[in-house]
Amino acid sequence: MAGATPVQSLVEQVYERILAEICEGTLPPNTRLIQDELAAAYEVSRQPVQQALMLLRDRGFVADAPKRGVIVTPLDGHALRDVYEIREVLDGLACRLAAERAAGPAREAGAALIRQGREAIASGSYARQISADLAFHQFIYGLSGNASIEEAARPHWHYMRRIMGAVLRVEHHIPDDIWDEHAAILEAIVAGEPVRAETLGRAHIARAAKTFAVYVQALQDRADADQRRRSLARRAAG
Amino acid sequence: MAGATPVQSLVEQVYERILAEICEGTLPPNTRLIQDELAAAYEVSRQPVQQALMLLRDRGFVADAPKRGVIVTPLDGHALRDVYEIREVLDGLACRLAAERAAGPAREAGAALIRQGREAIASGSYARQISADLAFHQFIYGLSGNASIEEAARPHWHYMRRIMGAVLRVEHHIPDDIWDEHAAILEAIVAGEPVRAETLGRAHIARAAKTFAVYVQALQDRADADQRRRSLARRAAG
DNA sequence: AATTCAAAGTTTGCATGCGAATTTGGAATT
DNA sequence: AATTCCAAATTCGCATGCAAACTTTGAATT
Repeated sequence: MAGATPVQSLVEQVYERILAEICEGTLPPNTRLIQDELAAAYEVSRQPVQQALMLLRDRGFVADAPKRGVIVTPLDGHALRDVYEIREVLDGLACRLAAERAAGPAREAGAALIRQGREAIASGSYARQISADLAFHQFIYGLSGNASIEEAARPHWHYMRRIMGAVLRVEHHIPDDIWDEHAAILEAIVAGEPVRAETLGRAHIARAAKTFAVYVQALQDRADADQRRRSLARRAAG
Repeated sequence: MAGATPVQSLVEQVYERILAEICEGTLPPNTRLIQDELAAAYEVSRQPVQQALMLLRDRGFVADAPKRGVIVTPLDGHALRDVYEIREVLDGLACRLAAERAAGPAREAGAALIRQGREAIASGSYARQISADLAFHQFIYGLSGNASIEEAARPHWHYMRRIMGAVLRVEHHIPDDIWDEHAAILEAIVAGEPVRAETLGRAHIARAAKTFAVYVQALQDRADADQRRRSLARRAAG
C-alpha cells in the first residue's frame, strides 16, 4: 500500500513547484493554469497535477475561473487587510502562550534566529530575507505549544511570501527595523511576560500591515493601469 | 472543459459524505479508511475517493497510518485546547469587527438566529443544536467583513462538529445558557460597542472550552479503557 | 456587413489499468 | 511449540483513456 514514493508523493512535489512559481512571480496573477501544460512541464501525468491544483484551490492560491479551469489568484489589498487582521490576533496569541509556556527554550534558539535575520538583510537575498522572517515567526508558533496556530497561519504565510516577493522585486529591501522589533518580542518572551509579549507581537504585525498596504496599493494601481492599457490595445487591434 | 458536474464535483460529494460520517461518529476514530471500500460504498471510482481523502488529510480529519493508508484522526483533549485557544481570539476578532462595521445588518438578521437556536434546543435534535450554534457564529464571521476569518475557523468548526456530536451522544443536550450568551454578544454588536463585543465573544468561547474539556476528558478516559480492554482481549485470544 | 449556427478543438472530471510495496497466512525448519 | 521465510493478497500511487461541456472558428444566410 502507500505506493511508497521515495520521500514525497508526486502530488506534493508538483504542489510545491507550482506554489513556488506562484510565490516567486513566475506565474503571475490571473495566469491560467492548464493541467496538460503543467504535466508536460513537470514530466508527470495529469493526475498528480490535478490533485495538486485541488489543494492549491483549497488554500486559495488558485481559483476557479468561471468555466475554464483555474487561474492564479490575484493579490488584492482587501485580502491583505483580512490576512493581517487575523495574523495580528494569531501572532499575538502565539507570543503570549510562548511567554507563558516556553520562556526557557526561547532563550536558547532565539538569538541565533535574530542574527540570521540581520545577516539575511545584509546579504541582500530576497529569498533569505523572506525565509528568515518566516523562520522567526514559526519559531514562536512552535514555542506556543499550540500546534494549531502554525496550521491556521500557514495559508497566510504563503500569501505573504507572494506579497513580500512582489514588493521586494520593486523595493529591493525589507525595512530593517523589523529585526529590532523581533528582538524586543523575543526578549519579552524570554522574560516570561505574556502581556508585554502579546502587545509587542500585535504591534509588530499591525505595523507590518501598514507598511505592506502601501506597497500593495502601488502594485495594484500599476496592475490596473496595465489592465487598462491592454484592453485599449485590444480594442485598437480588434 | 470543467467536466461540468451538475452542481458539485464527485470529489466534493465524497468529501462531504466521509466528513459527515466522521462527525456523526459512524466512522469512529482510528477507523481505517480503504479507498476501494469507500468507492464501492458511494458507487464511484477510486479517483474521487483518493482526492477526497487527500483533502481530509490536509485538514486533519484523517491521518496517514504509518504505511497502511489513512485512519480517522482521534479526538484528544490536547487538540481541543489548541482549537479553543485559537477560536477565542478568532471569534473575539470577529465580534469586534462586526461591532465596528456591521452593527446595522446585525440587528436585522440576528434575532431570528437566536430564536432558531432556542427552538433547536427545545426540539431536542442534536443536528439542529449543532447547526444552530454554527449558524450563529458564522453569521458573525460574515458581519466582520473579513472573509479570511470564516476560512481560518472552518477546520475548527468541523473539529467541533465531531466533538459536539460525541458529547451529545452521551449528554443528550447542550447547556442552554449559551443562547443567553449569544444574545448578549449580539446586543453588543448591534449597539456598536467593539470592546464589549470582543470581551463577551472571548468569554463565551473560553466558557465553552471549559465545559467541553470536561466531557472530552471523560470520553477520552472511556476510549482509553476500551483500548486497554481490547488489547487485553487480544492478548488472551492470541 | 452583420448575425446565426454548426463542426472542430480544448480542456476538464472521472473510470480503469498497472506496477510496486507492504502485510498476511501458512508451510517448512529448528 | 516457537520461529523463519516465502508466496498470495491487499492496497496504494500514478498513467492512460474516454465522454462531456465549453470555446472558437468559419461558413452560410439575411
